Amino acid sequence: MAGIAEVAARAGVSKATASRALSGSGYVSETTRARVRDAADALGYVPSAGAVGLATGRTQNIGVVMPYLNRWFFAEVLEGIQQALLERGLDLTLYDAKPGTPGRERIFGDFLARKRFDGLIAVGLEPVDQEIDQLTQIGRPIVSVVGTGEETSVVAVDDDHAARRATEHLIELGHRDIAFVGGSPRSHWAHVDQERLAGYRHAMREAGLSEFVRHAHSEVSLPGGYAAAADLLGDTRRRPTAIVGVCDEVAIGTIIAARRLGIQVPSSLSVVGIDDHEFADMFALTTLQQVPREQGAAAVEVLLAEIADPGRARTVIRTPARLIMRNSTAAPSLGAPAG
Amino acid sequence: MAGIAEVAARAGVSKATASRALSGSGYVSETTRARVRDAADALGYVPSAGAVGLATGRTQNIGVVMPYLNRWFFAEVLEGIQQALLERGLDLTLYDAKPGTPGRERIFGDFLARKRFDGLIAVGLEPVDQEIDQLTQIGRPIVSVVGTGEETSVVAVDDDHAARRATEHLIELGHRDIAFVGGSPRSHWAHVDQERLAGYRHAMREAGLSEFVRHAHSEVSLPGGYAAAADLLGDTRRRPTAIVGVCDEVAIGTIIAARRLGIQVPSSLSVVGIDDHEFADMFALTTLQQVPREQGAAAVEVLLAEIADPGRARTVIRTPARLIMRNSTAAPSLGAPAG
DNA sequence: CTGTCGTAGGGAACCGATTCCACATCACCG
DNA sequence: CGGTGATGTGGAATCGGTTCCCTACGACAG
Repeated sequence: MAGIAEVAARAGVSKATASRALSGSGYVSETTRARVRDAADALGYVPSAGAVGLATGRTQNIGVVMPYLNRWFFAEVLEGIQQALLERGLDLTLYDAKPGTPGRERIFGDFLARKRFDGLIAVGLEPVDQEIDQLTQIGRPIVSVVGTGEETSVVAVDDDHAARRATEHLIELGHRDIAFVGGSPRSHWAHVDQERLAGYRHAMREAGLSEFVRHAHSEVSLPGGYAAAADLLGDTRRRPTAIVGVCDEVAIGTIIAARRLGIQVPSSLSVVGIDDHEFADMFALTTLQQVPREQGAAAVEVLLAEIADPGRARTVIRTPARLIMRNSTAAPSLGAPAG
Repeated sequence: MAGIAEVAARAGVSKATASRALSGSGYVSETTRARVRDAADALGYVPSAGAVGLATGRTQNIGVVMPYLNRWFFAEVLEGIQQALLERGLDLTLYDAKPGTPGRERIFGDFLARKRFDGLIAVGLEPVDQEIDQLTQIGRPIVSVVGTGEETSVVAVDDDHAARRATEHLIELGHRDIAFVGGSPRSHWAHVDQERLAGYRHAMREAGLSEFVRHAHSEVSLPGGYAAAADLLGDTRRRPTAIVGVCDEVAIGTIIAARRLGIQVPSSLSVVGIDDHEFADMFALTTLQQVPREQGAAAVEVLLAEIADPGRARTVIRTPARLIMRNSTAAPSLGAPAG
């Protein structure tokens, strides 16, 4: 309830001085500053966010737009962002923009236009052209986590490299019959999927092996991966000895499907994923690790730098993934059927 | 960039009239209203959130505090909240208050005190006494999703009832040796766990059966449930014929552990959960369904009513869970070892 | 014909901060 | 000893809206 006027009165100074004393800017004597601080503490003074925003033009708030909240990757990134902002005293406003919903249109049309934030982090947003226009129209710095990032700064894992390393790992183990299970081509994740698929292809071509790609019919998720793998592995005549999952959820779905079909992992089938999902350890999944939490934190870092210096050139951070060896990959068994 | 002053000038009216015309309050002729609206559209006018907040005292923003983001239940509730707010044009500010972290202290001490919201939704927060004080000090309506709710309105599933029904379901199938796998007693989820445990006990006592409770050592999660179940099922001399998981994640962890140990589900072991988690279908898990998304939406409803009428009595919504039969429960096999 | 009420709209105060500018000291330097 | 610059403080404008209060006008009732 108490405003800065009350604080000023109690400390026996003007509003101007009280403001300076509390914000630490301008000339204020040490004794005055102490008096003001004491008065503020005594009154339990908390500045009105709205008033500060009006006067300074800074909202002390960061917007985060993402298409999903309930997927491991997104939730982790969000936590990373939240924590980084928390340390800096900044608020986080969340916009859940699911592709193809009227809600998404409203978010791009109305919500973001309100500019209730000093900057925006877009996580795996994959905006269409019109949406990109709307985003740039806001006139606030934007950082993408995952994404093509022709326009904005980007923080992401090096997808091509990760998939290539995953494939190479299998090749090194002696596999020659390696399938790639990706998402539906019409998936929202088109871009990431493409990159990782390209990495797989790179590695296969380099090793002189022929490609074997399978797309999930539904979304890229654990059940989706399960279904695609069940399908793939069900055909006993053309069963690969190893599978690269486009992400850990797909890879884990594959392992579950394999178990169901009585296929031993890793002795009869090797599976490698990309992510290091929270369940990866439980399924002993060998995977290429990315740390979305750190990507979120890095995005905050970059965004704040851009807010502080609007003229700043865009930053692109592409972290290489690290191979985590667990127990879902092994050399192919000799008796494996030829591809 | 354009403010209401520019809009007013373009429409040839005063700021006061422009404001009335756009907000729809007070007397404004239809023709004037149209002129103002046209001017606003032409200029792409968007009211400054900060200014509106200052003038009206309403932020058009709802705060959501939760201890986890990456758990199914929380993510679903959050999506439900988000969607309900979206429809009403309200923003959502997220506070991730993990128990026992310095961040949580800051959230309660600083962030919430800023009152950048008209009301607060606390999801599974389980605040300690001091935190409850801090929450009430804010002087804004609060709705809890999950929680004891002595003070605030509450939206939750009927935990006692759900666990009782789950247990009764197993009893009806003929099981007599039924274990309950719950969370660590020191878990953050203490309250929910207690309620569900009580429901299990109720049902067991009523049927004249002896209880068999096992707590996860770590957190209530899929890996946690896996570990606890692996432990429990590893002791072949005292192996139950059925297990009630405190939630689906634990139940699914149990199923995975059982498969690893070569125990057939449901022929040798029945497992029932509570939640209807997104993975429940994939594991054919019989469960008592709650719909967290709807709980989130209901919480918004209640909160907005309380914001509109601060004198309103608190609301308590406790939805009964619905039994979803899948394929993880069956009558006990005759040859099962006696408990 | 006058008083009242409903409608329409303008002027100015106000919400609660920040910040520009003016003013007053005081020290130090030439 | 007067000028200059660093320091400390207050008054008032400002951010961009909303809303109170006042005026004006036409219609209608008394």
